[in-house]
Amino acid sequence: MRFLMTATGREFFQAVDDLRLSLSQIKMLTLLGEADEGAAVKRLAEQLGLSMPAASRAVDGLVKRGLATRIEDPDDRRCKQVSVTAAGRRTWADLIAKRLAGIERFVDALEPAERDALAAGLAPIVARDDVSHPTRKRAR
Amino acid sequence: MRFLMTATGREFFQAVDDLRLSLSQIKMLTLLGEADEGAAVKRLAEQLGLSMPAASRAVDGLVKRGLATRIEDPDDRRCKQVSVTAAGRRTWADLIAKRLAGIERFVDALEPAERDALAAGLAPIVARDDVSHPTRKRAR
DNA sequence: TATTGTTATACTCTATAACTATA
DNA sequence: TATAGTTATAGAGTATAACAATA
Repeated sequence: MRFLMTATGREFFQAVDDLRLSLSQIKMLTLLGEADEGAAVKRLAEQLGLSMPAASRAVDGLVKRGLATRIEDPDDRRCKQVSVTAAGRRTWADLIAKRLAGIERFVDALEPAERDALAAGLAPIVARDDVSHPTRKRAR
Repeated sequence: MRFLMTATGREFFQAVDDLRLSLSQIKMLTLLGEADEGAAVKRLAEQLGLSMPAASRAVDGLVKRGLATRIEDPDDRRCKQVSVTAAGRRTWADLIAKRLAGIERFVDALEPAERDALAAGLAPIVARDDVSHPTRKRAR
């Protein structure tokens, strides 16, 4: 775990650095990419654990780089709807690929026997219906 | 992996926040904790990917909190030897425990069968003689 | 002259507080 | 009066550049 965290982190952060985006902006991009609809700045701030000003400025940067759009909500003109653009989705996908690359290299470096054993060990967990929240476990 | 990274990260960062230490200072503490002897500021900066001033200031904070000591190298008085103190080692151990707690909770939430399969899958990898650098693989 | 470390300065990202617009 | 968002200001943490001490 420790090795994977540091190894995959290294090139990931390098990529983030190259993009000239802050970590908050990356997280926001992820959040926007997973959401189907535009999100309010307040909601983004809450989900990212940021202050509203920090979220607002992070959005500024994303909009300026063409990775997101910010439009007024017609139903409540105090709110803005922030959405990811196609370019934003592309950028995010590239970053995820960087993360996975590190893990793939690790798996690739294993002996075939080790790799097979690991796959067998992970299979039941991956097959769970609540993979995204494994600690919400079913009755024992 | 993604779940573990975010789940273990949350309480870890909370603990870091409570300690009033920067992330660089935590990394430095880890580095110092693993080293047997005192390290020069330049070496710390290189290993952490920090500039020398940033490393120097990070050391300042650790010394001020009694987590590290900084003494002049008698052989080359340009260099300082930075070492972790007993209190520093204790602080670092507490943080590691926080990290492991998240993973333990995850493993604990698994079905016994899932847990056993995972253990079996990881065993050969853990048994390697180069666990700390798994990508340096032996001849196939 | 080269190297280690520190100080000076500027930039980024953050939060709190003050402000604007809408409800 | 309350809420969403932005702008103003201040505080970390970082890097580059300038400097001091030692080799």
